Formats: sequence, C-alpha cells, structure tokens
Amino acid sequence: MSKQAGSLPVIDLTADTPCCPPLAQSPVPAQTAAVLALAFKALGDPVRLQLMSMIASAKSGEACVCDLTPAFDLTGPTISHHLKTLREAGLVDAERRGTWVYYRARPAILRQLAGLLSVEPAAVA
Amino acid sequence: MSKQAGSLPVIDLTADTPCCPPLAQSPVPAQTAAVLALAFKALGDPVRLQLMSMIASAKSGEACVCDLTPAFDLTGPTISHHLKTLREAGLVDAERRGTWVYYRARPAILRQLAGLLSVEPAAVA
DNA sequence: CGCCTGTCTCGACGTCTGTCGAATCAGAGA
DNA sequence: TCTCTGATTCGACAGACGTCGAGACAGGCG
Repeated sequence: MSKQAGSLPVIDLTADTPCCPPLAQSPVPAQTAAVLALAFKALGDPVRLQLMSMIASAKSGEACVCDLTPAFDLTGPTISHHLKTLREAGLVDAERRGTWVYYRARPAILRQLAGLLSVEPAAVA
Repeated sequence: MSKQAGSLPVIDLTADTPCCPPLAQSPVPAQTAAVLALAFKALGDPVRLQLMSMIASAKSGEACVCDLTPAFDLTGPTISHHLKTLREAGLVDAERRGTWVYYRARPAILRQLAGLLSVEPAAVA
C-alpha cells in the first residue's frame, strides 16, 4: 500500500479493541480522522453500501463476486472497482478459490466504526 | 442527487426507532442504501468528520462556527460548505443567535448509523 | 445611519470518482 | 495444449467534489 508507518500512528482498525472513543465523547484528532474518513468514504456510495451488506449478511459468511455482480445494473469491471475500494478500506477480505473469488466482511472494523458513532442513549454520568 | 424525493420512501433517520436492521443481518435495499450512503459520504471527509466530532462532543452540546473555523487551515467559506454538507445530510442542526451561528449534533441519526454497522460481538446463534 | 464582525452564497478552478469498453490474468476442463 | 469462463487491470471520459477569493447578507454597536 501507499503509506508506511513513517509519520502516521497507523491506527489499527482491524484490532478487536476500540481504537478510539465515540465521536460524541471527544474530538477526533486530524490523523485519526484521516484514517477513519477513508472507511466512511468507502461506505458513502450506495453500490458499495449494498455490496458491503450483501457480503456481511451472507449466510455462509462470504459472497462470490459471481453472485454480487448480477444484483446491479453495472458492468463487471465497475463492481470489481467498488470491491477493490472496500478491500483497500479494510472493510472486506478477498480470497480466490479456483475460478471464483469470495469476499467476506471484517467485523472488527465495522465494530470500530459503530463504536465511533455510538451515543449514550440518554445523558452520560 | 439522482432521484427526486417524490418516489423515495423517505427513510426517516431522525426517528428514535431504528430504521433498519444491522448491515450484517440483512442486505440493504437500494433505496435505503441511497439515503444512508449520503450520511456516510458526509462523514467520509476528514474535515467533516472532525467537525462532526467537535460539534458532537462539545460540552455545551453545541459549537459556534467561530470556534470551529480556526481549528483548521481552511478558509471560512470552505468550513461553511462542509457544515452545509453535514446539515443537508441531517447530521447536524444550525441555529443563529445574534451574530453567531451554533451547530448541534442530531444523536438519533448517529444512533441509526451505529446500529446499522453493529455486529454481534461473537458468533450468532 | 454607517461601519464592523461573523457567516453564507456564488463562480471558478483543479482534482478525484464512478462508469464504461477493451485487454489481461487465473484456473478449470476438454 | 487450447479454449472457455470468471475476475481484474488499464485507459478514457463525464460529472462530482474540495478549495479558494470576491461579494452578499445578518446583526450589533458607535
């Protein structure tokens, strides 16, 4: 990938422990925002959001590109491009098995993002 | 936006009750995805993500534009533009009081998005 | 009333993004 | 080996996006 550990703190969104407190609790530092925004941007397209949900909600835990593509009025390359975007955002993982390629969600990252957006139901302590 | 609101089911993200089940539970319909993607896209920019967190985490529950703007190396119009994007995504609310304009977060929508991204901590039943 | 400060709107500019068709790569099978 | 199918990469193009400067609007204060 493009960035190395050089100056960025390399926020690990794949970790199982929360990387950052909720958005509404303390302001997000610029560097953290840069990383997190990439994930949100990836979800900021209707096609990718649908792809993400189709993959994440697949019964077997994974979805074949051959099942994903016909669900849209888009060409194969376009779907492939969106999947690449999701992949690069760390939201999904791809694995080739024979002729087909299967995608599966990375729950840890979804949890990170959900945690970031979480708000206390009522007032805090 | 591609489609006019007329035919859209107008998913109410401001409601206090969840508009949709978690992403990982059932696939998101196209129309729903179109609406939700707008919110994620709004959060998909580092500046807006920071603005959002600064507003949401403000002690008084609201933040003045005059406090927000100097936190970035950007011009007033640019910040204003980003705030407008957040406003149009329904993520924040603006109110003018005298000379200053105050923004406050809409927790209900944050909750909707968090719920959408939520994942069962371990395996499901 | 006139001016000053704070915020937004407008128009413009360069860049990024979503989409496509054509070409390429990866395996499976005859 | 040759071919066929599935998936990705490449190159191109229109439209969207982030940013700015200039100007307009809103309200407080001499």
